Amino acid sequence: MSTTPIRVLIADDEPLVRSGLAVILSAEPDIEVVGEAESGARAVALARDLTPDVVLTDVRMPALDGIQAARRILDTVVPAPRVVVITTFENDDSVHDALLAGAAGFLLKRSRPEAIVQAVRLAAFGDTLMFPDSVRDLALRHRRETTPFPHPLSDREQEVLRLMAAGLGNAEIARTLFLGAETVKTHVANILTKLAARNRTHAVVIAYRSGFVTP
Amino acid sequence: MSTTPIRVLIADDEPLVRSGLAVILSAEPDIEVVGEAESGARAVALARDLTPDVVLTDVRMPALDGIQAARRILDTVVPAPRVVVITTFENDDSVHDALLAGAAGFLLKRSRPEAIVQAVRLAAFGDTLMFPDSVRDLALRHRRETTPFPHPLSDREQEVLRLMAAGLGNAEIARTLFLGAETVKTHVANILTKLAARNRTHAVVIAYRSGFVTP
DNA sequence: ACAACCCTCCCCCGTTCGGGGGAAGGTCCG
DNA sequence: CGGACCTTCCCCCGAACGGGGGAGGGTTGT
Repeated sequence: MSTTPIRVLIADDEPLVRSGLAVILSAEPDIEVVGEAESGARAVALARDLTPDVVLTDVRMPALDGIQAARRILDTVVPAPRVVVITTFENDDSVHDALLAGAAGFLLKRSRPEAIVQAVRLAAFGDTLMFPDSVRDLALRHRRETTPFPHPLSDREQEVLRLMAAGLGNAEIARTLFLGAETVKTHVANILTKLAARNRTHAVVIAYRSGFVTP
Repeated sequence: MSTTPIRVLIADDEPLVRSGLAVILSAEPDIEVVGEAESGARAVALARDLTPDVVLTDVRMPALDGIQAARRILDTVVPAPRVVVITTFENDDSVHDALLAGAAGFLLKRSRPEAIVQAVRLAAFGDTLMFPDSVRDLALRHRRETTPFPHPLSDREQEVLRLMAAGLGNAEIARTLFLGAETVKTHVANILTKLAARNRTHAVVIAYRSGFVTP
């Protein structure tokens, strides 16, 4: 199996991480780093040109995040490479999405270098999933309270929710958006229904927890 | 100036980042990486043993975060090394704390490798601060809404606020804490006054923003 | 053209908030 | 002991909230 090394494309917006990954992987005789991308869009383009065996991509990247990039790569590149998604965050919600997108593996950056190397090899040889324990739990625990927004909010409703999350009352929201107080009430009522919130405070909590608004 | 290289200690909980930093820094002829620590506690211990010129430490680490580690290193290690703090997050609140702790610099991980090298050199030669622009703004914008709690809340009030932040109404809070509804009203009123909040939702927002409750 | 939304505003009405008092018991500290 | 503070509970009352309902005009897509 030493005839053809595993050709790997690295995608991460942090030069530091790209360097780190490149060094670790290049040190292996059976692995060859054929390219580095600093954005999702670039990863897709490079994947088309280089047709690597494995794409190792970060979740968070500018111009197409890792998940979207993975999806597009798997849809458009032939022969399709194996995509391994890597992330910094233990509590990253994207584990599930990554797998749905067809990723072959999911890694934490805190993984030991050997684990990363091993994940690339496993992915290249068609083995299915490489889960650091902490992440595997997440895949299950996920979907639980996560469901960011069961029913999607309309534009106007999102505006209203944002103001609610700033602590404004209905009258203040009405003045801010140049609306009638009645209209705001309607929006708030719809928001509460869509989010299955008990009251406006609970709705705001959901907005925070889902990342819709940031502390 | 080629007589004595700059001796650097790297502290980061991610092996990947440590490798990346080590590679980048070791490539410079005037810089020598003398050690790596994977936790704050270890960084302190190694700093004492190795007396490096510069300690490059991540903010988030197990067993003593980067800030606390920096403080302890600067307090106990002689001769005191220059501490450069590095972080992943643009919106990290710890910039200010890091500088108060006596850090010589603050970097983002997304910085270009040359910037990191340069920061280490600047720190080693006693120059003061190295700020990526995005972080400098933070240092100023900081302190603004940060003030966690103007008046400290009593234990009971904190309990009530926590339940408020879960979206519970006064009656529900009363049942949960085995209190009269009137009592809860009193606590809520006091909380609103102490936090200078306009209403309960605003109080919850303040609780989130201050980190009193986490999304 | 029609359904399916979204946005806007209106009514009623019961519940909850929120601000203003007061008062009792407790601890803790000077 | 006498404040200062926390905790518990009580009153009143106006304002805000939240759940129903309906209605008209807009866009989008089938």
